[in-house]
Amino acid sequence: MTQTNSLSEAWVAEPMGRVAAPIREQVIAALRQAILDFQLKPGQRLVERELIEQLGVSRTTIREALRELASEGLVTVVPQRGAMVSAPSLDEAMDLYEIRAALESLVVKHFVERASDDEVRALAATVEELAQVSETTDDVRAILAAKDKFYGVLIPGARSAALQQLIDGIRARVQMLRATSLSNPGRPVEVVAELRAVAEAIARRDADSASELCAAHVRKAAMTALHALQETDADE
Amino acid sequence: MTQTNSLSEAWVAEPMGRVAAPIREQVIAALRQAILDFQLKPGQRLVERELIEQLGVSRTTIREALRELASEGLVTVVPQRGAMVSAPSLDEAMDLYEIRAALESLVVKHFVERASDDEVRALAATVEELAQVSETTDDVRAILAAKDKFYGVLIPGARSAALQQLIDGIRARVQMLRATSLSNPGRPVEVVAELRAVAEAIARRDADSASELCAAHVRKAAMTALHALQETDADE
DNA sequence: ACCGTATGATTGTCCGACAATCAGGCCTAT
DNA sequence: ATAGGCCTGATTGTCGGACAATCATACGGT
Repeated sequence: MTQTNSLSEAWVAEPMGRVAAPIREQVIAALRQAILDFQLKPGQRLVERELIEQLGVSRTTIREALRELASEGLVTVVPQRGAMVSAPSLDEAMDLYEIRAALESLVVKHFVERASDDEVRALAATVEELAQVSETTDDVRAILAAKDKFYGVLIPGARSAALQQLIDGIRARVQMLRATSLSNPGRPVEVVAELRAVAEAIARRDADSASELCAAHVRKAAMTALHALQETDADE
Repeated sequence: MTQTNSLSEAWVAEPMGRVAAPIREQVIAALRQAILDFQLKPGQRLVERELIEQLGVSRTTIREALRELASEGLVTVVPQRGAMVSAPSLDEAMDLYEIRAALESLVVKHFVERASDDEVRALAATVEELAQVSETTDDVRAILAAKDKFYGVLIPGARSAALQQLIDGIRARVQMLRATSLSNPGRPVEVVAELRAVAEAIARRDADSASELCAAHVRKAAMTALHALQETDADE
């Protein structure tokens, strides 16, 4: 299997073979994953020639991939100096969380208005699945994956491509902070309760309550994450 | 820049004073302008080789520029088929307007919290300037320019780079609809009244009222634009 | 008239080249 | 010794050409 995607393995020294999907997409996916997994650390420079050697693709492809990631906000390019992994400041992180709250409120409102009963049930199911996971493990990664399933039902159910695109971008940019937030003991339990409340409001087709509960959830996650970050900064 | 390319005759004549933005940026700006001015019409295919000839730059540059514009939503690329000028459907346009309402609400809230008194006064001044313009001319282009000045004060005053980036993207994507909306007789007068109300609420530092008024303004603009568009579709 | 194929157009990707720019060390003059 | 300027290496920005893969369409045989 020459073209196993480097997702689960170390991202280094894994030349990618030619599979059906455009190579550029694979490069983008690999770099995105590496950034979100902290294999590429915030602030680290991304030198084109190094990426060429490690990924085994041409400079053209690398450059297009880097620009794509830049438009997603995951990397920052400074003219004449190249790209580096974005390192959002506290202020920027807070901004991102507020934007996320506003957009996810809108998503929830649209979900209430547009989603089928099946989708509503599926959403409730993901919450219960999340509850199961958060009771049986402390693995932040597993909990994050379960939460992503929730959003995997919620966001498409809102039937808005633009909204989906924007939220995906924002969520990627705060991914690191999400992990920090959920590492806080007791936080997963609260998360389950908050999401359950959102799902119930949705089941009642109560758009206003649901979107407000969702916004409150995001804001609370923000507080937790930022608080933890400030302590980290103070320690080091 | 090493060779004689002719993005515009003007800057070729410039001896050497300007350090010059990267050519890619000039290409992006030129294409963006052409799209927003309808020189490139929605749905029109953007063939790389034609752009090369018309702009006098290499394919590398063109491709990077197209991907940038794609990430802004102004062009749509379908794999193996190339890029075309985006042509948002009615549903998509409505989505964009709702997102814009949510984000601009947030901008106004932040403006109230963060902008200086000088900025508040400058904002009010742009509204009065807009009132002047809309009374003395029917030129939609001039009115749009005046409105852009309003946003030119409002958005930076919110002190959020992420928010600014997102709103710029959304606003570009509905630019065509904005023109349609303002062409509606009587609409400019209403716009002035609505923005005046927003500015006054901001002057009172009443964040909740201001953001709600702003959202209402965007929603009303959406109604006007979409209504006009539906008629257009019905006529033709 | 139907269907498969030849053909052309266009994109995706690679390669190599060179100027422009930036960072840092080195050298000189005061 | 220090300030300032120069040289050099590393890296990006842009160019041109090349080729396979893929899509669109016209063509030809049946």
